[in-house]
Amino acid sequence: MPELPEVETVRRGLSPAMEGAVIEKAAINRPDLRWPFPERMAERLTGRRVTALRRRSKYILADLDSGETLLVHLGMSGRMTVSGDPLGQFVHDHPQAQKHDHVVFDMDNGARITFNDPRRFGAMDLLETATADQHKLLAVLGPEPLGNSFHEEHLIAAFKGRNTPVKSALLDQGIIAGLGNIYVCEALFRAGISPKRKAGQIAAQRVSALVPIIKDVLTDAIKAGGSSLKDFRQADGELGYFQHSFDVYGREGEPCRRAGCDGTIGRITQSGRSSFYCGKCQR
DNA sequence: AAAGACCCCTGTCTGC
DNA sequence: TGCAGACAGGGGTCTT
Repeated sequence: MPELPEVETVRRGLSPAMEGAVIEKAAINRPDLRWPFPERMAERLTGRRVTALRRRSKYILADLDSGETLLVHLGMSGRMTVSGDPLGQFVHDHPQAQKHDHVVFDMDNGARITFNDPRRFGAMDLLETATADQHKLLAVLGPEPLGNSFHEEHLIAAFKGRNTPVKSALLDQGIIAGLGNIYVCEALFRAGISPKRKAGQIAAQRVSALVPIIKDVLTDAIKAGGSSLKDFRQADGELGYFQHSFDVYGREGEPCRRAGCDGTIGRITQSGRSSFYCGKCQR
């Protein structure tokens, strides 16, 4: 589920419950997710105050007052929920433990943070805050798409000479960090570019146009996620899921939404993943 | 070096 | 109702 906008939504939802609070208890209910948990993880977390909650690409980074940073990745099916928050923002009682609740933090403010991940493609690790950027998983990441270092020149240079479909290039986390299958499909639709087109064969002008489109697609999605955060009282405290309508993703066989286009959304498989696009107006 | 196949794991949905 | 198979929003690793 989570791409950059969802992870950012999760971070924003966790922030009031975690930032400045102390982890009183860390329950680690199994030895691993995708990889083994770090050595003595529970002990290294217990009693530590979360000084900041950051995001890099699809990773959530919780800086601790011990000089370590907890890295969290939600994989495909990871979710985090907040319950019992005393600040009045989240009024839920602690729900009954669910299958696949692998990690549970009880904070000193009464909040409980539950990490649930059926498929266990998620990950957690502890790293030194000062050298966090050099962590194996973070060092290979390209620029943040919403940051200043993601700009037209960067994308043009990254695409130059690449013989791979633009769909694959945009999924490459070393080129842009944080895009996933959904928002690549959506961005290519808005740009009118076929996912099959080779990255290196797109005119510089069209590549440039893709940059603000990517930023807009992500910003719009974060905005939608943010508005869902307001509904936590009615919802169940689950972070990262929100109503979102896509132009092409999941719309195989349905009519193209571009004004003046009477095409139909199709689906193809590229590097093992579904690409949704309009073959008529995406060239 | 770049590109593609394969793998990790469970849940859900569809078709028979 | 059961069952098989396809598929799912990620990404590391191995092979060509």
